Amino acid sequence: MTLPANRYRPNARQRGEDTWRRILDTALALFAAEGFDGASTREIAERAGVNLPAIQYYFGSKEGLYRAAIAHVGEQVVQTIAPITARVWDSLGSGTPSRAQLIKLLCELVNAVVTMFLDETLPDRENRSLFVSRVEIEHAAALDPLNEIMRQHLLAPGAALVGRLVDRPAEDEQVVLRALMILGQAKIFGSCSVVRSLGWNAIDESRVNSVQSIVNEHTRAICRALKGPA
Amino acid sequence: MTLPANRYRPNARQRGEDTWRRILDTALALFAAEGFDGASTREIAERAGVNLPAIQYYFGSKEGLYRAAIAHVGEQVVQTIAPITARVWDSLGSGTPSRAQLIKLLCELVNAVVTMFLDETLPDRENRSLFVSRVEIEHAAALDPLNEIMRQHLLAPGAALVGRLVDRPAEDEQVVLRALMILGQAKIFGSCSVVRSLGWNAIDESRVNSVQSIVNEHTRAICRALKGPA
DNA sequence: GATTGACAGTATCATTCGATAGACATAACG
DNA sequence: CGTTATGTCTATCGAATGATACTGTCAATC
Repeated sequence: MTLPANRYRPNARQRGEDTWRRILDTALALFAAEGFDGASTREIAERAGVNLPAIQYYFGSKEGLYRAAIAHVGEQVVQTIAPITARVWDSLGSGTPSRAQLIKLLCELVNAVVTMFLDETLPDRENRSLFVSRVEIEHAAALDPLNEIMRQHLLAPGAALVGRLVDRPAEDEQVVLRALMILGQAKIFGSCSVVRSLGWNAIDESRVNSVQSIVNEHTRAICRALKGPA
Repeated sequence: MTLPANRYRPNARQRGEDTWRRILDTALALFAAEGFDGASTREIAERAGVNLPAIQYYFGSKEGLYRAAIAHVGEQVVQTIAPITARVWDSLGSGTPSRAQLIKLLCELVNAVVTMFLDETLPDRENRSLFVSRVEIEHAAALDPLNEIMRQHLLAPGAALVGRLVDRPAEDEQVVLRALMILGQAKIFGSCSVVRSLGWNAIDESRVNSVQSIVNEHTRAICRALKGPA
């Protein structure tokens, strides 16, 4: 086949890195806006200012490009949430954290979700929300990693915290359901239609803070009502 | 053009009603599973056991069929929620309901969302969840009615109830945000990936009741913490 | 300075899609 | 019976799409 050995980005430091990056950025926006089927390679190439076969050259196929875009979003999500997740596991692993600490960590977890969906100082905010929403309805295998990230970095630590609060295992169904609902309060802001219906064209810091303080209030209220095993 | 006057279902009692219905049912399932672009008219026709032009004959176009499917889902959603919504407006319009009544109505509203997404005794449960999820990411105009239904029958009465509880107008941003978050707890169960990750292949009545009792507990806890204007 | 490999560009292929043309069948109705 | 409206079928069109074959360009390397 005589394909160059470094196709599909094995070593990035080459002449074409600009092109590679431009394609990825454009694809990210277009896939987010139009979905996998909706975004045509021709439009991606045109907006990125490259020719059509460049996509196959750099990413192997349209699906390869999609995977790369998803991976990029996944990294951003991990960067936003991983620090809090790590602190949760630390607290739960070492010693016996107080109820106040558990609740505080849960609030931070919820805040991270809000930040991920609403904070426009982070890059690609809208694309991130859209991809995370797509996880739920597009069966595309390329979206699985993102789904797994959300499960491991949000639901799992959330359930672990709630489990401690009600003195039950984190795998207990009631515990998982409670964690899902608490996180659901924040996840609703991943919906573009919700953000749009709020009339929020720009999302400044005060709005993010406002959402976080309210969702923290709710989370604390829920946790306060959580006594030992029912 | 000599088109028959009763095209596109003006009067339904004709010979072709079976065909019409079979196309709509098949399309409902396929559009839900694959999206508008993903579901081809050829596959719809094949699975419905009709020929390809039958879709244009009965629904004018693929988009017409999509609209019909959305409208059908919309009616189901309205049927599930409208009774509770009506009771909310009744209570708020006549007299001054007690806090306990307001909270009870809010719980019923939230329960309706859970029912809508999880109750498998209602027809087309999964299709309904998928369409509602698609509302958030597909800009298709055909989905707007569904979006509007959710806003008028869930968010608006929810915000009205919360507004009374905190003694603020229903349009107040903080009030709307609180209502969104409370409903978000239930809305998370519209996510197929969530239901799947719970390992719930079948959703029996006990599971629905379990979810509802927990979400009611949370909602009451949140409302208890809601005192007059901050 | 010739060669080689990384990249860019043009032209084109094969497939799939929604839609339509137009023939055919059948039931309703005078 | 004959006409007309209603519904079904086969065949096909035109457009859009992902992918590829092939050529051209240019910098690095020996």
